[in-house]
Amino acid sequence: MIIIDYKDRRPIYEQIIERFQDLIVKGILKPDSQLPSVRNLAMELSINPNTIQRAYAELERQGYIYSIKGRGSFVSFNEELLILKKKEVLEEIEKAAELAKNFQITEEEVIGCVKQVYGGEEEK
Amino acid sequence: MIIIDYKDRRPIYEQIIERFQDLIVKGILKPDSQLPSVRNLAMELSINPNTIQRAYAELERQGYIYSIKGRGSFVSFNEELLILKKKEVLEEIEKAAELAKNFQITEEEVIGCVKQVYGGEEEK
Amino acid sequence: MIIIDYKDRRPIYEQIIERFQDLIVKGILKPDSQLPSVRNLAMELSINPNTIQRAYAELERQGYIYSIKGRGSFVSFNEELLILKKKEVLEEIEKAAELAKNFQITEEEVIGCVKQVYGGEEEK
Amino acid sequence: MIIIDYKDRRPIYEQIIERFQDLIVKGILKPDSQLPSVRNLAMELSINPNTIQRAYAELERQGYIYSIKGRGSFVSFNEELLILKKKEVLEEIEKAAELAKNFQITEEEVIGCVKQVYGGEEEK
DNA sequence: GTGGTCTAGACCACG
DNA sequence: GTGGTCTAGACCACC
Repeated sequence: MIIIDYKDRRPIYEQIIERFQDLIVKGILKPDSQLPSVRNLAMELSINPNTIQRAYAELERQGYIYSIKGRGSFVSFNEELLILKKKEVLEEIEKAAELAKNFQITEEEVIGCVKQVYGGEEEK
Repeated sequence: MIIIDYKDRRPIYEQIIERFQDLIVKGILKPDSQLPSVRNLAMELSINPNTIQRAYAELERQGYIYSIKGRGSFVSFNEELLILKKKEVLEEIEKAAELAKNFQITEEEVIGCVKQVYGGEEEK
Repeated sequence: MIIIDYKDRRPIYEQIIERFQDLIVKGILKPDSQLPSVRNLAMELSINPNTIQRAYAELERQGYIYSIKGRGSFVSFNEELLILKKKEVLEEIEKAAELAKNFQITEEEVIGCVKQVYGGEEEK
Repeated sequence: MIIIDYKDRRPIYEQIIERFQDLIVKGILKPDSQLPSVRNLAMELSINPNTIQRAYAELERQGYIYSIKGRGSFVSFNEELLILKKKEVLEEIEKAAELAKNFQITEEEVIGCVKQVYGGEEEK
């Protein structure tokens, strides 16, 4: 379920966070379903439990999951998060578009590029 | 001319690189004009000369400037580089658009976002 | 494994880069195997860690290795890179040959020189 | 007669040395003919006379020219220098060939490359 | 422990 | 004066 790319420059805990955000936002992990325990996931990925702990803590802080002492961690997804996540993604688009504008790339070129992504191929 | 944002989590040398890229791409710094000397700029920004040195070295590697021992550093921007950089930026747009598609953001929303960047406001 | 020649006029970090390139290209350092840590190698060679750091950073930029904070640096060589490097080397040959031609050195002399390198002796 | 390329990374004095070596070895500057004075050449190229002085000193040390106080500098070319220069160039070929060998480029590829340089086009 | 950034200060080659 | 290399030592983020 979780894949770590050791060649990815980003820290491992960040990769884990993003992966869970993805699974939750897309509804693959249903609300109130249980996440793997810190210890189990750490063993499965053969990484340090501290790293998983850190990822879970951050996910809880962001509202994606909630933890109950002695029971485990659970998905706590709601509509608000989806909107938040969407906003984040749109900000990324905005940032890229501003960069393009700086490089004197025309609006048409940028939109053409976007259309190509949407129109072109089916989701892998 | 150069501003360092200490709240920015990115390294200082990266901020300097980006700032100069901007100035050069936009033509504010003309080709073959001289950049401030490593030491001067370091003093002006009250940071270590090594940090400036590093930024200049990277700018040279990327083809934005050329440096000559005992003479100084100079702008070296040409059309070829612009085309190369344009391609890089468009790839970034593509990546962001794919992300948006994954999160079920509609094509219209993305394009709307791009249009807002272009149409909305004058460059700050 | 790494030897520094202080009589060599080239900077230390460049010597280190070249040495590792050699070890990696020849397959003495296998893909995904770990390099000595920045600090260890610095101590072993009794030079400053910054100098090693610089060498590693450049090797990473060139695609020979990849580094991950908190984990270490690892060999990342692939066929694609080999082809790229080959092309670079052949361009160097070409440049040297053109120089020879300018100095009225005959084709035979140049080819003789090449054959001597290949045929003559086993790799030291 | 002498051209300085400010974008060339090599120091100016080195460019001047190489240029004169070329002119002398190829016989464009005849033995015992006079070189431009340090002062004149410096003015012509609008660079520091010290730089010319340094180039001339090095050329004298290498035996390409001789200077007479109060009279000027003169070409002192002889067969030995030609042989020396040739040897230098062949060493460069050798170095490049060894590099190629390291990168597992076959002898045939290298020789093919050399032949292309010789056979291909007329001297520019 | 690991890699990465930064500072302070030195020395070199070049003009 | 200029850029470039190196050392010594510090701090950070990550594991």
